[in-house]
Amino acid sequence: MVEHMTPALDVIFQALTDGTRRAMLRSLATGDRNIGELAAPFDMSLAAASKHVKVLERAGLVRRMVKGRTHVCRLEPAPLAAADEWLRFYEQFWNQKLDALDALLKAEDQAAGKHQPKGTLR
Amino acid sequence: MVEHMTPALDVIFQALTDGTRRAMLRSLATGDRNIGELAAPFDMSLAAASKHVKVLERAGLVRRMVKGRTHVCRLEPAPLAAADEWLRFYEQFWNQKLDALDALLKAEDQAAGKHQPKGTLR
DNA sequence: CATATGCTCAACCATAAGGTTGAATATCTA
DNA sequence: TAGATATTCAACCTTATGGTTGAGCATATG
Repeated sequence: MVEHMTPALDVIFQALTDGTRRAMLRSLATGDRNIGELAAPFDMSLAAASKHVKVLERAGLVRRMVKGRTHVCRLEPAPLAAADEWLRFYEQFWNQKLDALDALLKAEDQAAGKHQPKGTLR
Repeated sequence: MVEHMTPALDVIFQALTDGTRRAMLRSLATGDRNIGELAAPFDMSLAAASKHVKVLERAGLVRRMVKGRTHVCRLEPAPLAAADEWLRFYEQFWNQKLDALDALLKAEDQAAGKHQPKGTLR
């Protein structure tokens, strides 16, 4: 149901690997931006920024509207939900870890350094 | 607080771009696996699988324990929490979108297919 | 109209990614 | 000890990524 025309997880995660692109998404979170505005904070050519935007588009994370000579970009957050959904599966594991750590710290408090607990890893 | 873990996020997301590696993580979610076991489901050399595991290790997602001649791999979920935290920021946006969609569908129900709504983007 | 502006495109370059193969290493087992 | 097993390493190949530059194309603006 979620995986209709949602771009593959591959391209979504791939789009997120680059700090420049993540920063662009942050910028878009506060409003629409054209290519020049997205490129401005970075020391790179407009062509390079244009490529980054194209990667974001391929992942479905950005929609472009050509308006005269400027290309207005808008954040399209839906694919991020797909990535989040994938991650959500592992939530149990890191929660478990944190719970274990929590228990560990409590036990340490009580034992006052007497026994050293075994931990989760053999 | 926002992007202070940037170098880490790069390698974490990068590790997740590959479907093979995501499948390996799934496998590890059900228990420890050695390299051969991780490689088994895939039509690729052991050397290739070994490289994938190394990528997962670099991202901190897997810990390796050499046990005799086998290398036992264990899921290390903590870095996924960092990725999740990054994504969480955008949760508001896709929730917002879903709310809009919800409202749209309700309106459609009432209008009984009279107008076809154009969506939120002009 | 002339020219500045916003952006893409194409060509190119260096490096990274993902795969292969063959050889090397270390460890179990008969 | 000999051989099978588990895995890495090194070299190599192909394609992808991220960047550059220079040219080209619409579209605003004086």
